[in-house]
Amino acid sequence: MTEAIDDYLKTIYELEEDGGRASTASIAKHLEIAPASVTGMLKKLSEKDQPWIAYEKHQGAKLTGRGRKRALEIIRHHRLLEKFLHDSLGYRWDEVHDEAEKLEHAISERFEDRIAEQLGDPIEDPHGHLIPRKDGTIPERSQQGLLELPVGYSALVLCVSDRDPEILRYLSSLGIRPGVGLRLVEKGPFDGPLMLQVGSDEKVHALGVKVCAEIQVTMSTKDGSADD
Amino acid sequence: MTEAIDDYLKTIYELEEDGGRASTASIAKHLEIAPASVTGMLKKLSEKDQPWIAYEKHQGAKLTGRGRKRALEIIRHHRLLEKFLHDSLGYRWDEVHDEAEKLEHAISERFEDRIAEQLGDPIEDPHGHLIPRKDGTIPERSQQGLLELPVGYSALVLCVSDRDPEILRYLSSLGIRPGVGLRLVEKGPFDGPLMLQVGSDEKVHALGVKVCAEIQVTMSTKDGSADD
DNA sequence: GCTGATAATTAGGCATACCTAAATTACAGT
DNA sequence: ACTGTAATTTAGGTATGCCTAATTATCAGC
Ligand SMILES: [Mn+2]
Ligand SMILES: [Mn+2]
Ligand SMILES: [Mn+2]
Ligand SMILES: [Mn+2]
Repeated sequence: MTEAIDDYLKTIYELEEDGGRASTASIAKHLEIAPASVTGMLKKLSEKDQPWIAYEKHQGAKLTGRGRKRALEIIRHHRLLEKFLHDSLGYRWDEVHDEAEKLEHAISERFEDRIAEQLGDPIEDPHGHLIPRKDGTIPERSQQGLLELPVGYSALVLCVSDRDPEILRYLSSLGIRPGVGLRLVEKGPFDGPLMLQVGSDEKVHALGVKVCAEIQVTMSTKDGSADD
Repeated sequence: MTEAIDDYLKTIYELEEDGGRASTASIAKHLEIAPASVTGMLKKLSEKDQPWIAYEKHQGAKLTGRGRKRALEIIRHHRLLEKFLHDSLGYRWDEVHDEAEKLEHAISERFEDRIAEQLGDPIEDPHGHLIPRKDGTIPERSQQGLLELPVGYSALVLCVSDRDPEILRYLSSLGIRPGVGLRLVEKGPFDGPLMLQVGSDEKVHALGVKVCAEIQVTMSTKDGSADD
């Protein structure tokens, strides 16, 4: 169990979430590693006695049950740590990801258990991501990208991507965070910006497509109650 | 800056504390690594543009100013983490060392600063070890091994070695911890056991030499007040 | 000053996890 | 079926940091 292996499993898990198999190229891009290096690692992860992934040449990778469980364990570490850094140590939500990325490999089961207990077994991290359970399962939730929301509809923010601190600071400044309601007033043509109302504020903000792609929502009715 | 380098610097610092130079063999023993491997690393640490250590063949290693500062930074991480795990997360004092040993390499300066602040800039860790300051200095304190205490004298426990959890649990069961007073009633011949009174208890305990070697004290007068 | 034990170093390897450059495979369009 | 491009794999190599076995240096005792 090395850090590198854990990072691969976590990446493959995340790539599987959208689109069944994780390709060599997508893993390489996500980890910022050369594709050739990924091929080598995929082989190793699929050899072994009890493989972490299923892998056939040119077919991409897919986690085995064992691999998925390990991935979820690391993701649990990551998200619990983000919650802990935010709630207990006073980090801002744009600061937690990088620190958690390192610590997730270093903490013991005892550390995991203690902070989970201290935080009251939280369901979500500071960005609204669901925290996998100790038993290796993760709650399901129907969500959609903000970009798929039809014009005129309202939605609740469920979670936002945490990989770019700058985007997080920008969203903060707009008041966009998990639990906040949005209304899509208008959409510019040719992948143009989205005109959005945030919360109960009348003001309409124009958000670029790149930023909106990082926001996951659940549709709600006109009066703002959740629809799921 | 790799974990391995930090571990070498920390080890050399600790070995320098007693006896000016750290020998290849002592480093190897401390890190549980083959002596040949140590030689290789000592070369690397002393080459470089700005070396971490001074090293001449067959002469052992000695930290440079830079190396000492780095060692103290890692030791600060370690001891702050031990204090944090103990005070904030409810670890027992025999559980903190191994966890801190991993985490000391993973936390950022921000993490260090936050827990230091939350703990109120502590002076000592749970075993009584002094915590280096942020500026790379460490307080001095005159202390001696319990084994050097003359029969009939009293002393205050300053700190105990944290590397063996079993010894820590044993000391706990006897009520021996930093700040507690001891009186050396008698000493068996030929490196025999030490007969000790602990705190204000009349009862006399017999402690083996190996355990006593892990305890550092400062002499006090008969009535128990510190003498330093 | 020689000798033998001990400590330390050198020599040669191994595993992990990356890299670049070259070769191959897959597959979409004709 | 053919062909070109893009994705992927193979081949060969590097840096860390460890290992064992063989060699050499140091130093204490005679
Ligand atoms: Mn994250
Ligand atoms: Mn997150
Ligand atoms: Mn310790
Ligand atoms: Mn300690």
